[in-house]
Amino acid sequence: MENLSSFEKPYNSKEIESKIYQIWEKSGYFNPDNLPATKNPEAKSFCIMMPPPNVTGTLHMGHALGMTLEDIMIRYHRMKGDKTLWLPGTDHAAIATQAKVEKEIYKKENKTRYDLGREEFLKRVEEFAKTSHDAIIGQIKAMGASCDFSREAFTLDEKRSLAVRTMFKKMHDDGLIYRGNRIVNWDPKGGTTISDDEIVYEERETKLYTFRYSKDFPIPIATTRPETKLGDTAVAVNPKDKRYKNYINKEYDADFAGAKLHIKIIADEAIDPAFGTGAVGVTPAHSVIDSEIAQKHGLPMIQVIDERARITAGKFAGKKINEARELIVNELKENGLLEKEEIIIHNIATAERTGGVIEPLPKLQWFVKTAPLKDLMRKPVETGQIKIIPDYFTKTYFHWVDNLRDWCISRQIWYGHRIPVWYHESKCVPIPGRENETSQCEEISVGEEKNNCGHCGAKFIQDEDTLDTWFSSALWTFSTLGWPSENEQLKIYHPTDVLETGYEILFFWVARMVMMAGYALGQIPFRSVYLHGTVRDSQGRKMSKSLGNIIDPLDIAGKYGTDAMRMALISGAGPGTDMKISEEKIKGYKNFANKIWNIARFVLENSKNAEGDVSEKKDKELLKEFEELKNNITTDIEEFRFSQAGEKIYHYIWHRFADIIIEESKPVLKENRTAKTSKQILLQKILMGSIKLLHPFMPFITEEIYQQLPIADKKLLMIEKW
RNA sequence: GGGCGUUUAGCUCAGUGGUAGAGCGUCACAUUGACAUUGUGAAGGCCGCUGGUUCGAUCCCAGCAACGCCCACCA
Repeated sequence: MENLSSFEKPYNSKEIESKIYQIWEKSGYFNPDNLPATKNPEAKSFCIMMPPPNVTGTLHMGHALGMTLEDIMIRYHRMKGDKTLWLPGTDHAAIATQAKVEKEIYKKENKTRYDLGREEFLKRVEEFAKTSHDAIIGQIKAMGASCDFSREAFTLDEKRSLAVRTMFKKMHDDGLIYRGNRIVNWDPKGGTTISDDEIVYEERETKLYTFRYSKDFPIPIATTRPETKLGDTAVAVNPKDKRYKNYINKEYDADFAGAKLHIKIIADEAIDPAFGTGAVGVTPAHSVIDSEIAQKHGLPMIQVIDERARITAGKFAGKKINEARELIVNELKENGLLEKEEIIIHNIATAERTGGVIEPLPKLQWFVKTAPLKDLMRKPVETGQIKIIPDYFTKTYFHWVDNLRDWCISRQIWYGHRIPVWYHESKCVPIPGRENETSQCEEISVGEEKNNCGHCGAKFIQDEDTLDTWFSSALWTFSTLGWPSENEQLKIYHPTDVLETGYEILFFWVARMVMMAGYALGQIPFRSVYLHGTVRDSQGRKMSKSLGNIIDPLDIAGKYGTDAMRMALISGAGPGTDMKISEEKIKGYKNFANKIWNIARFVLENSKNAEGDVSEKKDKELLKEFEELKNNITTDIEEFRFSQAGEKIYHYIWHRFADIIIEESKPVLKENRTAKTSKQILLQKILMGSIKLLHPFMPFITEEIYQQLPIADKKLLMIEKW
């Protein structure tokens, strides 16, 4: 009460927010070990692992939305008296971070990573990652996130590296990780392989050429990529196709653009007789499907394109593929071999991070064998052990699991977890890039650093490649809790309770966490998956640099207050649904913050010294009504209806409490009877109750009001009983 | 090509088998107030279209359309 003077008007979010956050941090209550409620051995645990933001820059509105939703759940459970842990962290995001730094260095110094060398380049990336990390942590705090920084993790720190190495070895020992020479997605721009999920398809107009390899070749074929035809070893037709029946199993030699081709005509059910000429030139080295056909029919594989996307065979060897394509087409025209040229709309595969056009190439890489792990991913979702919200995403999830191929996990980039495998330096077993050199001893060391081969004594060197960043992210729910050490933390908090993330990484991340936790711990990683949508601008467009419509969460929070931003983000959008955000909307919630502020001032001023209980019947009814609201909101939060919960408390405070209850109390407060006291107590109670209900949504202003109230035995609103 | 989602007031979105809801915006009036950011009230809807189930459908079912998203190796 004596603090009344500091109840300034209007509400000043900026000053109060940084002050309040410091108080919270100092209290130590972000750490569940310090929570008074959790001293109770009966206390339940509640745990969320923060999806680690990439250290590629700063946080955007999507992060702000996620943080807000997570903080709502965390604050609610903390107030409820659960042993509540929200563990924060960041992701090294291997390829994304490396690509970003490479780009910057090239722009500033006109140098590539190869110019700098591995060591120096990594130093630069780490510097960048550190700066980025620090900025991100600052942002997380500014958003009011009540996470436990004493447990902060990084996907590339020492503990997580141990988890990665351990998992790699375990899976290798179980035959779930293998090295194989297979067609992989090669990104010539990034100079690395990528997984199927990192491919983005782009619709483009492409020319479809119909031609013959040579004059005396009996069957014309169609292709969009004549330059790959230098590596053809067969032509496949449908066995039922009458046109080609007589040719099946015959073999032909052809001179095609300076390459001597030996083509076998084969029959395969997969060929669609209606497309093109109904005959497909099979290029085993440069197409996944062709390599499968080749395997089935025992055809040889001839690589004709290298890692720099240059042709390596025929008379155009050394030319870039686009150039070679033109030259080959010209030659076909000159020789009268080109029968048709038409424009079709075609999906071309590009790399998500670099935009490079994917070149399928045969390469020796590390893979996770997914077939034996599919059940681990499918079952818990099928049985409802893991609940995906909204539930229609389960269908998408199953579809992905069912169609999953082996996961290529090795990358030819430098930033990331180095593959924990050591080979003989003296070329005993195939070494990447030196596949042709072998010797007697085939010892390798997996998961364990060794200087020398225990078998033949030869010197060992480590694999040059690094792991797909999603391999380390997949361990996140338990690597953060100290796995592989079997400790108390892991027992208390795993499985975690909720995974809150954007729907766009359902496959990249969510499914793989289910796989890894199931495999390593025999547990589900989380009980519920809450998927939020994309935050778009007021016109519904995605926010992007090129459109210039990016709203920076820090700017907004500074301008309107973090509380207002949080409310605006979670209102009006359910799970899985994209939402539009505009400054207008945020401004509306800033007004709301001011409204509450003034409600608190009014109540404080008008209920000084009032003690006792509500005595009037009408007031008791109003309290009962409030109880009902509280129950409704509690259910909404428990059932992940955050938007509705937020709107209910908003509506109650403004249009019920302020507009009606307070307005109607004004004449009563002028009287001097028990009715007045009853009303005063009522106002106090509803105010206190309201700021509690609102706290998870708007933590700063509610905490500040709480601190201003004359309460006996005052602590922090953050840990007040829900 | 396969799958998923959305369609309700000018805008953003809730919602229920029984005559349609909120916020913002608009309009009118009031207001120096706990409130620079206030209040009261009003206008505004074939609840995408066509059928079916039902006493009754915005809701359930079928089909269609538009928009959006995801997946896929048609060469």
